[in-house]
Amino acid sequence: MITKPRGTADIILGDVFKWRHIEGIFRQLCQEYNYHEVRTPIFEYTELFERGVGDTTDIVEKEMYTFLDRGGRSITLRPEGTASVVRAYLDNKLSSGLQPVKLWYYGPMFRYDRPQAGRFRQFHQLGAEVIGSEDPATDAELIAMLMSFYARLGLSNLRLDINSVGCPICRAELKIKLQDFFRPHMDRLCHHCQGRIDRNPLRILDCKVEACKTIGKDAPTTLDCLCRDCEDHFIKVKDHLNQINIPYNINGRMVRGLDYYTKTAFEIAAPEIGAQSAIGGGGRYDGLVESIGGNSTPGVGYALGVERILLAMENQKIAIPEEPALDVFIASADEQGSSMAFSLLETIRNKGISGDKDYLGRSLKSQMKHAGKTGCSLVVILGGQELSRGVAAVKDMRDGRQIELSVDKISEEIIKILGK
RNA sequence: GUGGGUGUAGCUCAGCUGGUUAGAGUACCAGAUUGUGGCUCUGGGGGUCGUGGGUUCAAGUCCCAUCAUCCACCCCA
Repeated sequence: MITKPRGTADIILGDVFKWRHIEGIFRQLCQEYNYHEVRTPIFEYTELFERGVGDTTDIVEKEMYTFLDRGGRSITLRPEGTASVVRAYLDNKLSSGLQPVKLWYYGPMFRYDRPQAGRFRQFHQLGAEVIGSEDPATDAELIAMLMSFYARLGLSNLRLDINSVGCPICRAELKIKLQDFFRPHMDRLCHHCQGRIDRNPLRILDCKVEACKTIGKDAPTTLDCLCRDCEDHFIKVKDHLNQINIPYNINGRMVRGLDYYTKTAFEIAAPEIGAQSAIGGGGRYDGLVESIGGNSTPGVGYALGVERILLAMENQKIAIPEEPALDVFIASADEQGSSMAFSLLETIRNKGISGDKDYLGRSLKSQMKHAGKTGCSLVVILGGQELSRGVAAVKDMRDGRQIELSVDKISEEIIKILGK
């Protein structure tokens, strides 16, 4: 038996409809907020992610699916969406169109991680980006859009954390302050954080190890070192959120794992789905466009994980609409009836009615049984007795009543009964 | 990459301290006076007990390895 690769999933039958439900609501939302869809390749040159995501991040250091193609080029299956969208923005010269550029995307992402609850090697993200504006209102608009997406899905009890991680200038200052703060406690930090002191002291702030948490309780946070510009931006983001009554939680310790974030960072968690509780997150990335070769251009965006949203919806017992049942099943008792059923199906299907028949030569009884299981509204029975009189029996499976209709007019009559 | 739990029919699981042809429920298929679903009853197909070694007269059951899966660390969606 060949099985699916580790950390991947087949989405089958009824599950597909759940996915489509989520995708559909997101599409509608994007239209209302005036975001336009982009579809970028699933693989890119490795360099894009090294430069975009940051080569000291876990994603680039140990989680990428990277290989050499037959031409010897280093290719990587995308681990996230933003770098690709920004690359497409530059590649297609979208900077010379209407500004700002508001885009959304949907698709599979790949990270070589150990799977666990809510974490997969191939997972799916929906995301939105605004490129070309530094207005704090765009940050707030994206957060508002994200929150209204969850609300439309029926999710509740979510926690929105926001923070400002500053710009390279404030970050340099914070880095020094943190190093000064933690160095005296060096020996009591976990071994991971001991290494972080030099490379990325910000990460110590959200270390989950108790000792590090205790030591870091009074450490300076990103919010203590914001420059005037960043401080001002953060205040305005909060003002905009207040203006439209979006509750948030300020978390100066939230440090996101992608290097490109500047100023605003945010994350939405559904605590009950397990350790991997983030169901959406994002932030501003004013340096990203430049770092992958464009002119200095501000940007902000978010991504959300479809698998985790489904987990949260299951956890909160939110009913997801089911796939519409079949309209009509055509049962028959002999060759002639079966053959008529085949052509009658073509007629009704082309009038917008869904229909099916037996293809296994089953008895009428088992065809009825099968029809019952499809949940169809009507069964048309084409039997020898009826056909010899030019009629067909039509049974309404919802109330069990059965009538006879003339074969010539049957498709029109079915439409009437179904009210379509 | 590290740690722990679990691997028996399509699915959910039994299988006591190792002992004859491995079970149940559910799903699927068929039948219950030869043309009618849902309920009930009867029957049927379907498992090299994850895989490979080992211990033993004998292994689904014990030991080792390996793979997969789940959960957690880490990180993130």
